[in-house]
Amino acid sequence: MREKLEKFRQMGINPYPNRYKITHRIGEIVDRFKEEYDQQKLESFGEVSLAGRMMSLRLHGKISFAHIKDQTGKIQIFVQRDVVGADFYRNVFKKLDVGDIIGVKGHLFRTKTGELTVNCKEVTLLSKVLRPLPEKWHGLRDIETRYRQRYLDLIVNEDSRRVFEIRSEVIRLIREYLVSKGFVEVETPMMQPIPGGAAARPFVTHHNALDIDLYLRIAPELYLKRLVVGGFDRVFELGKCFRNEGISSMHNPEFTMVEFYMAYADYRDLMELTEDMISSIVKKIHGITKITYQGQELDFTPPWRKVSFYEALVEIGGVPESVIHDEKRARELAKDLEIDVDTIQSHGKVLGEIFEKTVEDKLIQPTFVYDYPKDISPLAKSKEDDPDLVERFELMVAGREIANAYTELNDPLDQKERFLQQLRERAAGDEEAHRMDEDYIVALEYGLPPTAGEGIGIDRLVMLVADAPSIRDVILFPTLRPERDE
RNA sequence: GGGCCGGUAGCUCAGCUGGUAGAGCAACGGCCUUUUAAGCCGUUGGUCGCAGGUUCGACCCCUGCCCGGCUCACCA
Repeated sequence: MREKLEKFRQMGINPYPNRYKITHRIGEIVDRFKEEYDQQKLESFGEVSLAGRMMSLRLHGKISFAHIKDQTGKIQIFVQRDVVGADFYRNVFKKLDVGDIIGVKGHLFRTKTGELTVNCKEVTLLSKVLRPLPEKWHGLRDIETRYRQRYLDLIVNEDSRRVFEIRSEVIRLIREYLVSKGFVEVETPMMQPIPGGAAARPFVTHHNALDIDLYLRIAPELYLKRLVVGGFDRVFELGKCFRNEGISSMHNPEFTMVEFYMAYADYRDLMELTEDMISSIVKKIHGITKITYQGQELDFTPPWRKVSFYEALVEIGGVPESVIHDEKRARELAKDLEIDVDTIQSHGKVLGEIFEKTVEDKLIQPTFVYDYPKDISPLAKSKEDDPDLVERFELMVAGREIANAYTELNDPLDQKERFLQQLRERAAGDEEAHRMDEDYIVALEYGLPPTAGEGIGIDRLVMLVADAPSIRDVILFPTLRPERDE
C-alpha cells in the first residue's frame, strides 16, 4: 500500500489532496431516490459528486463495482474503463484499495438488480489507506482492539456506530427536555480545590502558577447549588466527572453525568420529572417504552414502582424487620452476608451495605427507592417526621443505580453538622467521606431556596437504551492501561 | 488485589497431553462489461504476547511478567 502511494506520487497524483467539492452527502441521495426506479428521472437529476470510504471493491475486467460510505450512508459506484479512460482505469482505479477515501462524480442509475448506483465519470483519490481494514465479513471482533482503536470499530462495525448515535441522541434529548422545562445549562469547575458532592476518591493535579493542588470533580453538585443561591433556580450541567476508583463493566474513571437543580420542588416532584423524561427518551428512540436489555424486558411506562428503602430491605431483600432499628442486629446480619463491618461507622451505612447485597440486583424494572438513612446522605434534607431518614431517592433499573436525587439540605447549620460528622468518618479512615467546604456553608447562609436536585448517570442510561452490556461499549475511548512499547 | 478464561498472518479463526504452523478474507501477479461475502488461476505473508526453564525437540508442559475479558473484592 505504501508502494502504491509512491507510484501515485510519481504519476503526479496527490494521494492527499486538500479539498474536494461534494454536492450531497450519501444519505441524502439514498433517501431522496430510494423509491425512484425510473432511469430517466435518475438521469435527469444530473451529476452528483459524492465522497466516502471505499468499503468493497469488485473488479470485473473492464468494469468495476464498489461501495463508498460516509457518515450518512452507503452507495454503490460503477466504473467503466471506457468512461474513465483506459490509462486511468488500469493504472489508478484498479490500484485503489478497500479503505481508500475517494470522491466520485457521475449520474445516478439503477443496475440490473435494481440497486441505486453512481455511474462514475470521474473518480478522485482523496486519502490513501496504508493499512488494510479489518475483514469485511467478520468485522473487528477483538474487544481490546475495538476499544484501543475505536476508529476501526466504527468503520467496520455498524452496531458500534449505532450505539454512539444513540448516545448522542440521548444527550440531546436530555438537554432539550430540561431546557423545555426552563432549566439553564451552566458550566462549573472541573478542577476544584475541594472535591465535593459525592462519596468518592478524587484525582489530584497541581496548578503551578498558584502552587495549589486541584482535584478533578467527583460531582458538580456544590457549585450548582451555589448557583441556585445566586438565583439560577433551575440549572443543569451535563459533563464529565472523575472518580479515582476501580474499573468495571459499570464504572469508568471518567464518566458523564447530568445534574439538575430545581428550586421550589422536592424529591417527589423529581420522581415525576424523571419518569416523564426517561420514558419519553426511551419512547423517542425506540418508539415504545418497553425495551429489551440483555434479553430481559424493561418496561419504562409510567408510573414506576416506588418502594421505601426500609420496605425494600424487608420485602425485596428478605431482611428481618428487627435489623432496621437495631444496629447490633444489623451488624450481625452484615457479617453473615460477608460484609466487612468493622470499618463501617454507622447503622445507616451498615443498612446501605445490606441493601446493596440483598436488594440491588433484584430491582430489574424501573424502581424508585426512597427515604434513605441520613448518615449515608450528608447533603440531603431530613424528613420532617423522621430524623433518621432523608428525602432522597435512587432510580434502580436492571439492578443498577441510574439516578440519585434528593430534597437539598438548605439549613446551613445542619449542613455544617453533617460535614463535621463526615470529617470524623474521614479521620476514622473513610477516604470517601465528604470534606468540609466552608465556602459552601457560607453560600447556604445566604439562603438556598427549598430545592430538589438529581444526578443521572448518562453512560448507564445509554447502556440500557442501546442494550450494551458494558460501560466501555458506550464510551468512545474507555480508560485502558496503555500498551507498553516493545 | 484473588479466581477463571484468552493473546497464533493485517482481520476472523484452526492447530490432536510435544515432532519444526494452516484455512478463509485481505495483499501481490494475471483473466473477466451488471457485481454485491463476485468468480477463476497463481504468489506472498508468522520473533505463535514477552522472558526464562524442562526436553534430542516446545504454539503445546513449567515459572515469572505484560495486555485484555468475565467474576469476586473494592466501588456510585
